[in-house]
Amino acid sequence: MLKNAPSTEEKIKEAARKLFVEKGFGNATTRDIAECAETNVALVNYYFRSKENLFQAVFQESFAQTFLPIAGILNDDLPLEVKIYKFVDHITELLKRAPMLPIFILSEMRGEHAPMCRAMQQAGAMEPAAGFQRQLEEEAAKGNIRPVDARQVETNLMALVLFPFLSMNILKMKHQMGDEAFNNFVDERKKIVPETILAYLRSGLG
Amino acid sequence: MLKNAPSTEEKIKEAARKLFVEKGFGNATTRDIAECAETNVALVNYYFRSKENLFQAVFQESFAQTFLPIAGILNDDLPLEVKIYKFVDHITELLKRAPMLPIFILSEMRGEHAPMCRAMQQAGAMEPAAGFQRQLEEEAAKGNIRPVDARQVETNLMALVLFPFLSMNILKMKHQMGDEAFNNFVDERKKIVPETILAYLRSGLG
DNA sequence: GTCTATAACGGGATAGAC
DNA sequence: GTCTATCCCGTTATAGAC
Repeated sequence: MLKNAPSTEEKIKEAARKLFVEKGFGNATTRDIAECAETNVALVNYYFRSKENLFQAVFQESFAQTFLPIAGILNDDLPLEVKIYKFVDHITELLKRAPMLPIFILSEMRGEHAPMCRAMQQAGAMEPAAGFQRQLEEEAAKGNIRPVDARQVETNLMALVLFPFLSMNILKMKHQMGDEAFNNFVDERKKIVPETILAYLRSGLG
Repeated sequence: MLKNAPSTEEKIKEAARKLFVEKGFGNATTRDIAECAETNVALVNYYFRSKENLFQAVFQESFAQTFLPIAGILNDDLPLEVKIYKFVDHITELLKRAPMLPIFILSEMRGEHAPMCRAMQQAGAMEPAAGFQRQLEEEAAKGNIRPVDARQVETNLMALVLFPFLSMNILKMKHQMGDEAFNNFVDERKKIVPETILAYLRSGLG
């Protein structure tokens, strides 16, 4: 039986994922979630003790799903240029499948939600990318790139890859794009973003 | 009387601005807002007919406050390099004073909220920056920069400037920054971001 | 484990006195 | 314009039968 029918608990979590990510904690109701999972509110509270609890579970998974790959690739043992292309390509593909994850995570982290902080630290994605920083220092020492602040470069990479998804609705309206046009738009960025990052790193080098 | 005491209506709007921006529509209550404005719920509904209505007013102002300057500067009549530096500097300073505006706007635009769309179009900030596009085409024709898609360049500029504010809480945690350190971090970007954009535009030019 | 029914509460909105 | 009191609904959560 490779394709088990999902358990009730899993159906609830699945529905919660969908609705929390789509509408946020405050705008999604347990009734919505129960209905979407084709059960009732009582079962939601049977499996997860409260709405808050269910939300934590969903948020933590979403956070890990998004930020572990980011930290992972940055600390990979790959040549700088290869790594940057791989980063942009992989994260873009990940987000094409789950385009609302970034806005979900960032919007739920407004105001210092203490519970969120715990979720993040345990995910281990909160350390600055030490491997990436070392790599940038070594390349600068070899004269291959200019000396840079790794935090800023990391921020630039994340910004260029995540922002189109964060602002997806505005982008679609502004440029009259549908889903397909939007996907093409971010696919083009698989070339543009690495070129941008690398052009900066290599600029002003004799 | 240069410094009038704010009217009740203005105090309510002010409180709504603070709480909606901080917590979002679904997590802010009319009672919160009334208390924060030092009045009562009845007056909130007296001046604005409903919570939804009050929210629209706040959102529309916030949207204009953020996106009109962006469109404005991009279509300014300035040399390309000067314009880019001005853009980054001005938007950064604007956001240092209201750092949560971007995440507020983008998070409230998840799911195609019809009312939001109207708010945006009337703000006139939804046209692609035609002046900027023409300028990039002219510069490319002159051989000063490579030929580019203006939408992509505009996206890159916005991404690099807005993203640090969108991810402010994560950045602060990840790099142990307080308010002052964060401000220094974004100030450094006033140099880094234009250099990044310009390095890309000028790369691969014989 | 699953359901129906209901308790307990909070939120948006209004009536009506001042 | 401002306030108190209240209505009414939606929401979370639980009790209890099956």
